[in-house]
Amino acid sequence: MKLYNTLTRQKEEFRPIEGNTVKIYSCGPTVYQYAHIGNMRSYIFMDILRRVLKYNGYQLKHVMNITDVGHLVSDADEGEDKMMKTARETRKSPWEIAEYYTGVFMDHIAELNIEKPEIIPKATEHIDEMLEFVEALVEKGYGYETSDGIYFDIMKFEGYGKLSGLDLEGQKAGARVDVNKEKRHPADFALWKKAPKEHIMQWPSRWGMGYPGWHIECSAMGRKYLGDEFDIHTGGVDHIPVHHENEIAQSEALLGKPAVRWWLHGEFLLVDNGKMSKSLGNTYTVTDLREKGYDPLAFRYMCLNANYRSKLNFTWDGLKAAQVALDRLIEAVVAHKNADPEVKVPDEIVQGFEKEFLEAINDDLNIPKAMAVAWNVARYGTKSQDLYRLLLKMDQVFALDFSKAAEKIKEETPELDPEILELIEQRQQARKEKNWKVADEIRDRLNEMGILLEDTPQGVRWSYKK
RNA sequence: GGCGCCAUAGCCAAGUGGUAAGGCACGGGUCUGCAAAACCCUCAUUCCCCAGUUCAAAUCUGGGUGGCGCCUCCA
Repeated sequence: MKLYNTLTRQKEEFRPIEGNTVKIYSCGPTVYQYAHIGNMRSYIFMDILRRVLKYNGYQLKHVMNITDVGHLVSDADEGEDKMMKTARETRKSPWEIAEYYTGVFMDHIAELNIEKPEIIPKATEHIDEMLEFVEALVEKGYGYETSDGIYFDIMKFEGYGKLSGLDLEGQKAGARVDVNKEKRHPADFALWKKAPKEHIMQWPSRWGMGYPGWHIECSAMGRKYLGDEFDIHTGGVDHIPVHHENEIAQSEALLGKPAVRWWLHGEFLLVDNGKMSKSLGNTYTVTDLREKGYDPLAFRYMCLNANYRSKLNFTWDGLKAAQVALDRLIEAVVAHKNADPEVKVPDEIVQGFEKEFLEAINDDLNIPKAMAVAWNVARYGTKSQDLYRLLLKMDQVFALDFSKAAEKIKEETPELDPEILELIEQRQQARKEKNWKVADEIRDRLNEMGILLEDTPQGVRWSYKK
């Protein structure tokens, strides 16, 4: 299979470094607020990567960190700690906050059918590893101490900027103001920060009480669980210039060789063609989707319909279209599921579809193309359980609950309150008497109440309007 | 100012040298008392503009135009 490596800016044939196991590190959530659907898109991308690798027969050893130690509000390592800010505002301890938001995050990724990575370490439980990492860097001459912390000296590291194509001179000449005069280069970054007394989260170190810089956790935990060299590192495109550049600098400076083979980055989700931001009030969460009547999997479907390396524009209309499409796809899957077991589809047809599907997912996770194949299977003229099995196989990658949803449709006889049941009964009576006027009036009335009626050959079916 | 991405039907979106996937919406049809839902059919001679390379370009090259992201915490 081929994957696009940000480091080389091209698709490369993927082979694990060692045997059949793929070692992956994914930048995980900072748990001091709700993760929004933009964050979720990244984890859906991470999940698709996992599933495609597994489909290809690989074993996974996958680490995703939980950042439960506060990063700072601004760069240049200044300003208030984010975790502290939330703590102050909610009068809770950082630990309580982290636990709460971690729980919500786990619920949300579960609703999106995002598989949990095998190893999910918390930053606060790996302070020792981070300190060891920092100490080793200082001993090697890559770190230096200032009055407020230990910084990484990027000029000592030759490859700095290779991931993002950063022009350090250009950066220097830019509008950016260097607020920290003790730093040797404006882009030098903190490995360890000395903590002021009021800082809630702090740990002892050889430089006194302090807390880790915001890049070190990924390097330290990745190394602990995956070793000095691992296959894939994922994250959002926003991490390319600073976070991942710094990770590369730290790890490579320490090891004397690259720690990561493939850098994979997921593009942003835009909302109404612009950036998501709290000030615009468009940082929707999975909870928001559900409250508006959408299946979180409709959002997953929406994400699957676009390449992970392209920006995707989120709109409510777009989500609605995705929900309709997903519902119909499931209906089509059910038609195959209920097909006569005697009906066969020629092997070469089934295998042809399967091959097309595999080629798509193995071409840098071309899921939109794979979905097109699934649609062609779903709408194939002959309904057959051969194709149902194929669709279930494809769903190992899509994870759109083909099988579960098919069950659900079968058993759909929800509860209704008696008043509405009575109205439906009255309408049935009117229909029997061919009193269409009354029947239609009742249907309209129910419609206004948000109940949709459908007369099917099997009887009346109702549902809540979306 | 620096770095990077993108531009394909009303909308979302594949395709990166060989003659335009898929989905949503629209229109037509089947079904229905009428609807709804579902299903079937239809829907880009053309890929932002201009020039070039080529037997052949949406795909490559050069130049425009437009949009977006990052450079400040961000997925």
